[in-house]
Amino acid sequence: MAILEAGLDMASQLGLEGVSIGSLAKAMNMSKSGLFAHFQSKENLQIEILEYAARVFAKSVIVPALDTEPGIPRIKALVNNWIDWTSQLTGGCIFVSASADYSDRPGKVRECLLRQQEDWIDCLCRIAESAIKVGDFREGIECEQFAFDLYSLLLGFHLYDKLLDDSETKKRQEQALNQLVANYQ
Amino acid sequence: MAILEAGLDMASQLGLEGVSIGSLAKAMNMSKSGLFAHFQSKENLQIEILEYAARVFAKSVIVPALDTEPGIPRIKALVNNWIDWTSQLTGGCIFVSASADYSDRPGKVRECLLRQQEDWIDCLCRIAESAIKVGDFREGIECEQFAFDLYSLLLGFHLYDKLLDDSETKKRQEQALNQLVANYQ
DNA sequence: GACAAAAACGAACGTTCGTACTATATTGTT
DNA sequence: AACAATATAGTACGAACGTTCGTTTTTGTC
Repeated sequence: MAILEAGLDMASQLGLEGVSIGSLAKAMNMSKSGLFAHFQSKENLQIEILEYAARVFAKSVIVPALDTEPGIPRIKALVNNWIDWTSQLTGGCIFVSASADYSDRPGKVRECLLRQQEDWIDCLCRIAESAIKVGDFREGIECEQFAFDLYSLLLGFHLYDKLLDDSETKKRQEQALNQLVANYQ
Repeated sequence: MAILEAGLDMASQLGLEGVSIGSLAKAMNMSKSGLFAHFQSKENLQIEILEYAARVFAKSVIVPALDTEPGIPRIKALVNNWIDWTSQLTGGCIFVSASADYSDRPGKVRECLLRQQEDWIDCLCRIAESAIKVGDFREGIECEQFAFDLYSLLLGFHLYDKLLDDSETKKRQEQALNQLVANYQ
């Protein structure tokens, strides 16, 4: 849906809470009430934006990574896809900003986000498992730990890339990824 | 100032943008206009909250770490102080959430935050340098890379700790820190 | 072409937002 | 005690907020 696409873009710049029904309606050349009718509350709108974002994320980040041969190539593909994903969004990854915003804001939006992040971490774990299977990672490693390490790396990259104006950020990320992979080989 | 203390607490829960003058005044048992007179705009209020947060951060995270013997003990002290800092704040580290919120929101608030984050990363670099000096880290390492790696770790911990309900988060962080330190020894 | 369903509309609701005034307390200095 | 400086309060403002309502337009089906 076009509304959700615009909503996602707006949310990436201003945060999920910053997407107002009025401003989103104006961006869509619609009336406030006309847009509101699609969702029945702001909370629903936020959740639908999150779920739309998850669909885009799956299609552009996860699926192409799973099409890549398992092991280290798949991991590097996933990281590159993730970085592409964050640079497509004007203001950065919506899941990163929402995770910070909703860390202490109970409600359905937080619950939805929580489920999504658990799925994402699960995905990272399975990618580590497949790397073990093909022999790129040694047996006995903790996949959950790998997921933590890799996600941390991405979060660090995200902050450096979006806030700081550090020309060496890409190099930092690549070096960290190489070291991370080496630690699990 | 008591207003800034309450403002910091509110900002940690709702984000800097979520601190409204009305709600903060109510929390302080003051009139909106009485509180507003202290700052002359919302932007000033946000900046003063950020600067107040930086003072608290320096006093409770950085200074005690610099009082610890340089090298790995200082690094571990810094990490533990940082974690304590994030658990003091109800909703998490204000710098983390603000970094996500203001990644694409130009203005004085962003500039202030940017300066603070550069200072913080500088601080991490100097701690790496002192670790080289005392022989805990080998010569020739890139301190900037260490800063990236360590800050990433903290960001990962923060997301896991605040959003997910993962009982093994502390373990994950410790293991990642040990690996990180080992990589630079 | 008739008619029901769905979508979009404009207007208004009460509330909160940031900000601008003026006026009243409170405080500190002489 | 007088006075200036500061702090707080009160009131009002236009705008935006999420939401509700009744009405109109568009769409699809028979």
